[in-house]
This record gives sequence, structure tokens and C-alpha cells, in this order.
Amino acid sequence: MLSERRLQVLRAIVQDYVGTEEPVGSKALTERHSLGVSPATVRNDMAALEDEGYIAQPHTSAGRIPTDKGYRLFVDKLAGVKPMTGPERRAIQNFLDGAVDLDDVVARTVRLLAQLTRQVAVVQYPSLTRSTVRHVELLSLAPARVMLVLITDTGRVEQRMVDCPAPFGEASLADLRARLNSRVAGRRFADVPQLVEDLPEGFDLEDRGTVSTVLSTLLETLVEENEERLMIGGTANLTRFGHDFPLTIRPVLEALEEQVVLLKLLGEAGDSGMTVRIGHENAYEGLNSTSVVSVGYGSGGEAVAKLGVVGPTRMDYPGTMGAVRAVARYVGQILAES
Amino acid sequence: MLSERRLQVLRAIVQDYVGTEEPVGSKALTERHSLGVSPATVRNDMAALEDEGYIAQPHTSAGRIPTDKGYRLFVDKLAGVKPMTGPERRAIQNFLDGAVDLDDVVARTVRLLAQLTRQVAVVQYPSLTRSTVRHVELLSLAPARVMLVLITDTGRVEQRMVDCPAPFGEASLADLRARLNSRVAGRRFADVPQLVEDLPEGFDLEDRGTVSTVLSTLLETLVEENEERLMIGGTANLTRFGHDFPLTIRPVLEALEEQVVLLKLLGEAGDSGMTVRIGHENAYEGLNSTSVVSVGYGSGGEAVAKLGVVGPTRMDYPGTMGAVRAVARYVGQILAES
DNA sequence: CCTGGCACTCTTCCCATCCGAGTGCCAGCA
DNA sequence: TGCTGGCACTCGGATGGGAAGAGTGCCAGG
Repeated sequence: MLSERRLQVLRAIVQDYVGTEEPVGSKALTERHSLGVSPATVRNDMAALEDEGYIAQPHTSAGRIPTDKGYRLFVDKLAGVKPMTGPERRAIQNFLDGAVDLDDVVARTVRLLAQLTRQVAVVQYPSLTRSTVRHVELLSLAPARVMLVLITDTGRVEQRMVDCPAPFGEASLADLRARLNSRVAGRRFADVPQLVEDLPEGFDLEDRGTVSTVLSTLLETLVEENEERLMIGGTANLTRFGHDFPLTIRPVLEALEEQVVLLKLLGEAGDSGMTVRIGHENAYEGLNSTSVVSVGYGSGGEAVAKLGVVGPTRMDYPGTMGAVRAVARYVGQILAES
Repeated sequence: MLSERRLQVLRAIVQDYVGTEEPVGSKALTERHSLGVSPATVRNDMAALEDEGYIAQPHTSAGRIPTDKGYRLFVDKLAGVKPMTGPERRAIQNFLDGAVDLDDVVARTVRLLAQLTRQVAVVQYPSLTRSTVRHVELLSLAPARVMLVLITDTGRVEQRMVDCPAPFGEASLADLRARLNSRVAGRRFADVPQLVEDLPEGFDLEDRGTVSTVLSTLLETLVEENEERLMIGGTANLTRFGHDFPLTIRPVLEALEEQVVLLKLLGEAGDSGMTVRIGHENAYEGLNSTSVVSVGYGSGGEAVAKLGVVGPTRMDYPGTMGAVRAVARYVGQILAES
């Protein structure tokens, strides 16, 4: 459709605009990029690109800026992913290696991403959906009060208090603990419900009520905690957004506070590979002038959660994508190790 | 020192400025407040207040605005704490009552505070320092691998993985679990070290190494987790800050990301009663144009952590203080119940 | 199909002006 | 002594008119 040179022009426009944050004109383009043609020619190309909707002018007689569609083409066809340099990789690895527990891994990842991309970083906690149960612990806190602790293979720990309908002896508790673990340890969350379905039947009549209560609390925990948590960081980078500040930043901050919105945002991203949502491609209105670069990460081959960054549509896509991909890869490694 | 009327004038200036966000002049003051004197008189009072450093003019021939010192006087002498209304109280209670676990309590508290005050809310997780141990659980995950789970009376759960120097049988583990709990359950964190000091001596020689390892991990957890965590929310409210935006908001966002700074900020606040730090009273430079209202909260009589809000020095102090106090009180109740 | 040239369009910047809010001070009055 | 009305003064912010500059579109010629 578009000639090779016109694509080059678009690429040059995107690069310059991302660098300078100012509309770029035909003359400046020919000076900074060796396109081998005159400004007048570039003007013609620009007119064509504008007709096609890839670029736009803020006002007559200002330079052009890329539209969302322009960025889209840039990302899809014109730009690669800029790989991290060796030292950068090592720095990432070192930084993440220092983490002591899951919270710390997530916290460090957020900081790292925010620093590398100089944008807002969002990291979802490893999801329970695809996790397996490592261990279920039951503690008797009072005769009719049990604490349920669920430990997952990703290192996450969830606890719930259970009020039992009847007192429950230590022996019964130990029994339940043993049977429960022999059934669910190492199994996937999704499989747990049917695995424990007939468990109460093996108990004395008087204990069945309690067993059922404990089990249903367990199932609840599995489901409830699927409302995944996430951590964000680097919001101070929002101040680099632009000059028309308060109007832009406000809805973004609001979106960032709404975990639901963010989770949806990450969730929409494709399951494998990197996803880039540009401007209006984001369903949430407040993020219409931002782009979201996200990718799944996980121990082993499978993605257990996602992470990404939120920044202005005018962002360095190759660099950002490179950083996001690299961080995801190393976080995956860390999780696999622990 | 200052006559009664001059204090009234200062109060009126603070109130008007907080309301309008614009420097307030003598004429407007006499119109909006019934001071019973003419603008000329007020002008004299203002000149005096300015000499004393309570108010200042942004430029000659603009109105006056309060200085940090002026706000200080206002808070100390001129303003009470505005109590929440009945419906407000009920709403707070309802909102917090819905929480399912500690994380949820904190999350809800943050949202609530941010909404009530329309400012940035900061809530520290209930501290371990003053907490007592409810239960210590030890789980054998592999022959030489133990998971340590610490449960506190505030409902907090911490877990650590322990790699043992030698395999450790289930029987020994149960033994250790029992002895450990009989010693530390219900005791304060600070007392734990000496309570477990001679514990290894009761074990077989071959197990002592493991016991020591487990114990030192436990002690580490107690200390490490004193690096308290906190949650913030309502950052979108920063956009209401002012017109000179990016300059003001940036350092604040940066401060909010530095948990260390925030913890220090809350930590500095007095242990009992509400603390208000105004503008330059805050040690951290980025917060020089903000005020921090904080208060301790806790189950029972004792404060286990702090919470507060960060907002512009030009804030509604009575209202903010009322909201902070009310929320702290109800959070304390919730914690006591669970 | 590319190029140089040219007229045209806007935005931005700068400056001069004006207006008004607010002050400080003073002389007079209770 | 303390309050008041009056008045001159000071700035900041808004208004408006150029002038400058960047960038465009179009056209005729190579």
C-alpha cells in the first residue's frame, strides 16, 4: 500500500517525535535522517500519510505527529524489540536475585520496570489459577476455631479463619490435615473441588459439619484469591507526561488506583507474547492517551501472571518492549528457582 | 500576645483561603465574616499578623495567605477537630466491617481515608513490634526443608522457608512445634528471643543444628518484618493540588514511592494523639509544601501502627483531623474484634 | 517522479497598555 | 487609644496588536 520510503518517513516521524516531544516538520526530518530526498518530497509523502490517517497536524502549519494508527503501524511493521545490553541484563538479574520472598520479588520487579522504562510499572502477583497447592495447614486456635493456611507452589500464602459449628479435637484435625494434603498437595487449584468432594464422608458424623465448613472455606479461598492482586510503581514518572498536565494525569492516576481496571487491562492482553495497546485501543477511557505494554511471565513455560508498563502513546516502543520482555523473563527464572 | 480579634482575623483568613484557594483581602474578609470592624481595621491587623510571620503576601497588592506558622497557630489554638456526623460514622463502620482479612482491612481503610479527606491516604500495616505471637507453625515440605509460619494476634501471617542442615523427622518437628508454641504463644515479640534461647538444649544432638536454624529464622522474621509495610491510596487527589502543578506533585509522588520516607514520616509522629506536621515541619524536602496528619491506631488501648493523610498545607484541618481520628478509631475496633 | 521556489496560514512571542484588587498611610472621630 | 473613611500607589493579570518563524500546499520545471 504505502511505498517503502513513506514507511521510512513514518518511522522517522515517530522516532523524532518520541525524542523531541514536538511536532516534526519536513525540513527537520530531511536534516536528521538521510532519506535522500528533499523536504518537498517528504511533504508529499506526509500529505499521503495524513490522508491515510497515520499522522496528523495539531494545527495548520505545525509539524506532524503520529496518530494511534501510526504508532500501531510502527510497532507492527517498522520497529523491532530492542534487546537489553549485556550489562543491563546482569543488572536486572542481580537486582532480582536479592529478593527474599514473593512480595519482595514483586516489589523489586515493579521498581526495576519503572526505572528501566521510566514509566509506570504494573506487576500482577502470580496467579493462583494455574498454581498448584503445595501444602494446606490447619491450626487449632481455640476448640471451635481453626486457622486455614494455604501455601502455593509460587510461594504465596493465604490464610483464613474458620469458625467451626462444633468443637474439633486435635486428633480429628490432624486426621483432616493428613487426608486433605494427601489429596490436594501438588494438584492444580482447578482440580481441588472435585478432589475433596467426598472427603467429609470419611469422618465421624459429629465432625462432618466442621470438615465441610473447613473445605468450603478452602474452596472460597481458591476462588476469592483469584481476584488477583497487583502492585504498581513509578507513578512519579507520570509527571514527565506533557505540558497539558492535570487533564492527562488525573484519569491515569484514577485508573491506576482501580485495581479492577488494571487487572482487566492486563487480562485483555494476549496470553502469549507481548501485547501493545495504543491509545484508544485501551477500553478504559482514562487511558486513551496512554499505551500499555504487557506480557505474561511465569515459572516454567506457562504464564502465571502478567506485568507491563503504562506510558504515554508517545513512548519509546522498542526500548520499552525490550525492557518488559527482559524483566518478565528474569522474573520467570527467579520464580522457577524458588 | 495577639489580641482576640487578630486571632479571629487569622482564623478567617485560613478558612477563606482553604475554601477559595485564593489570597484573601481585607474587604472580602469583612464581607464574609462578621467581625464588626471595617476593612481598614482589618488591614492593620493583617499588617501585624504579617509582622509576626503568620501570614504573607504572594505579591504586593494581592491578598494574604497563611504561612506554615499561621497554620500551626490555627491548628493549635483556633481550630477544633470537627467530629464526623452520625451517618458518616455509620458509613465508615459499614465499609470497614465488610473486610475479610488483614490485607482487606488495610486496603479498605486506605480507600476510605482517601475518599473522606479527598487527599492521599497512608496506612501502615499493624506492626509486629508490639504484637504478640498467636501461633508458630512448622511444616515439613521435604526431609530437610521446613516452612515456618508465624501468626500474630493482629491477624498477620509471615512465612519463611528454612533449609535444614540435616534431615528432620516428623516426630522431632512435632516436638519442636509443641515446645516452641508452649513458650512463645501469647508472648510479645520482644520477649521471644530470650524465651527460646535454651530451647535447642532439650533436643538430641543431631537435631540441634536444625532447631537452631529454625529458631534463628524465626528471630530474623521478627526483626525483618519490623520493616513495616504500608499502603497508600488516593494519589489522584494530588491533581487538585494547585496550578503550579508538576513542580509540586512530582516530589510528592516520589516521596510516596519511598516507603522508607513515609515510614519515617509516620514514625516521627507522636505516639499518642494526633500529630499534624505542616509544610516545612516535615523533614523530607519534597513534602515541604504538604501537611501530614497522622495518628496511631490499634486494637485495645495500645497503638500498633499509624495511619494518616498527606495533603496540601492549604487543607481543611478540622475536617481532615476528624476523619483521620474517626477512621483510626474504627479500624482499631475492627482489629480488636478479629 | 523529484525538486526548488513562493505565497499563505497559523501559532507564538513580545511589548505596551489598561484595569482593578489590595495595600499603606493619614487625618479625623469616638 | 483605637477605629474609620479616604486616597494615592503598586503590582499582577488581562487585552490587543504587531512581528517573527515554522511549516505547509501547490506549481512549474527538470
